[in-house]
Amino acid sequence: MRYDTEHKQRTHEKVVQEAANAIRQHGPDKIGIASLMSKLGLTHGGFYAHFNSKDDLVAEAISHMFEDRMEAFRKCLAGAEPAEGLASYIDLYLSIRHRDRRDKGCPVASLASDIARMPLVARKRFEVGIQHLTDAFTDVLKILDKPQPEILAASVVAEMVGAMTIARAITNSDLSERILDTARRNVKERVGLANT
Amino acid sequence: MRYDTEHKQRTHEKVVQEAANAIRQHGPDKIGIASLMSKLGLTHGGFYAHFNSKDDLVAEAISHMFEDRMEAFRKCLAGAEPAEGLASYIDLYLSIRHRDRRDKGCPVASLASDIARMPLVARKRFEVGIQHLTDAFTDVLKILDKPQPEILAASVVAEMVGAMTIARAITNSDLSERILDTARRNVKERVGLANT
DNA sequence: ATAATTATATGATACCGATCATGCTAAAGC
DNA sequence: GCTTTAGCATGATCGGTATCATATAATTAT
Repeated sequence: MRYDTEHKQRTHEKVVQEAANAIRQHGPDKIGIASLMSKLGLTHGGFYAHFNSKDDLVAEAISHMFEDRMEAFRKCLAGAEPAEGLASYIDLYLSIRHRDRRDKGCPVASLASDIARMPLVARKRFEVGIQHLTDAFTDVLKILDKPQPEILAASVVAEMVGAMTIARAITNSDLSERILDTARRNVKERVGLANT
Repeated sequence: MRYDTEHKQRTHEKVVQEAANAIRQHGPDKIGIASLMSKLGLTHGGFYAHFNSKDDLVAEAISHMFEDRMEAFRKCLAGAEPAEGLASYIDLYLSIRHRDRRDKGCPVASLASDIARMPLVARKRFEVGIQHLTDAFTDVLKILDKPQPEILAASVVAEMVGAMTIARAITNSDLSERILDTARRNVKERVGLANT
């Protein structure tokens, strides 16, 4: 039925977006092509007009997730002092909302243990994404004149990812919140930010 | 064929052990009952004489993993000064060997993102296990007279888990090792241990 | 020796997933 | 108005999985 020229491109984008959310929520193995397409009002058959395989889709989706994240990071920094911007990103990352919304959050935390089991195409996208994010973090620490900004960034990013992983594992809500709270204070102190 | 009285118990144990390794290596969804049993020279049918369901097995396997870990922790502390013992556990955790042997390593790092998607029975086992491990960590920090040992323990455990997660995600071996190295130095410094 | 029992094996069922060959439909181009 | 075509739908295949009913063989109890 001859849609306009960009129709297919838009559909493609929507599939990737939906996949990015579903993969973070349920893991790369538990999302079926059929259920994914049906969420967009489409059927499973058309899928292979857009992607060569499911692995292809997963790889694209991963890049999409990291783009989302970089945008969130930039949004925190925009229109604020670097220190304040960094603090707001830390608060955002270690928030209850982020804990409870895996589908929209950091792919490293959402897919931590899946990465190592993924096909190489997907792993490469991950590697690039992680690098970009820690580099961005490092840049801000440089502006703040922290010594050894790369090392501090690596350490702090690790703590943030680990704390979110553990907070999501804990079913006891109070305990889980305490872990996030602790991490928030720790991380901010370690990067030399006042605790709010 | 009427084996001796403990035969079934031993088989049960072996299944759990094998499952604990396979689950850490490949994730809870990618281990089939059939392939698991065949690794022990058995077939898939007998499985349900030992477990009510796969979920049951997974839950048992998780507890088994944490018991393994507690033993590793105790082994590091045994026959050494608390400070030295702690340092050796940190070195062990953030080692290349641990990175490359997910099947025998820390379940939190191996199954990070799987936990949140697991059935409640499994999540409860996880919760208990994490609590025990951080408590054990806290105890050592108390002996070392660290201020706020609980908070420091939570922070340091989070960094260790996060660093291992990221190190495993990175395919570039040099970069991955650098991340582990950085984390080792950071963590030891933060708990007041000399860097070796 | 025979019967009962126990750990495991065999085989079947039912379901779900990725992938692919082919069909349909409506607009584009003539 | 007819043909072509792009985007998607239908329907089938194939492989994998958990689960369960039933069979088998080796012991032990009688």
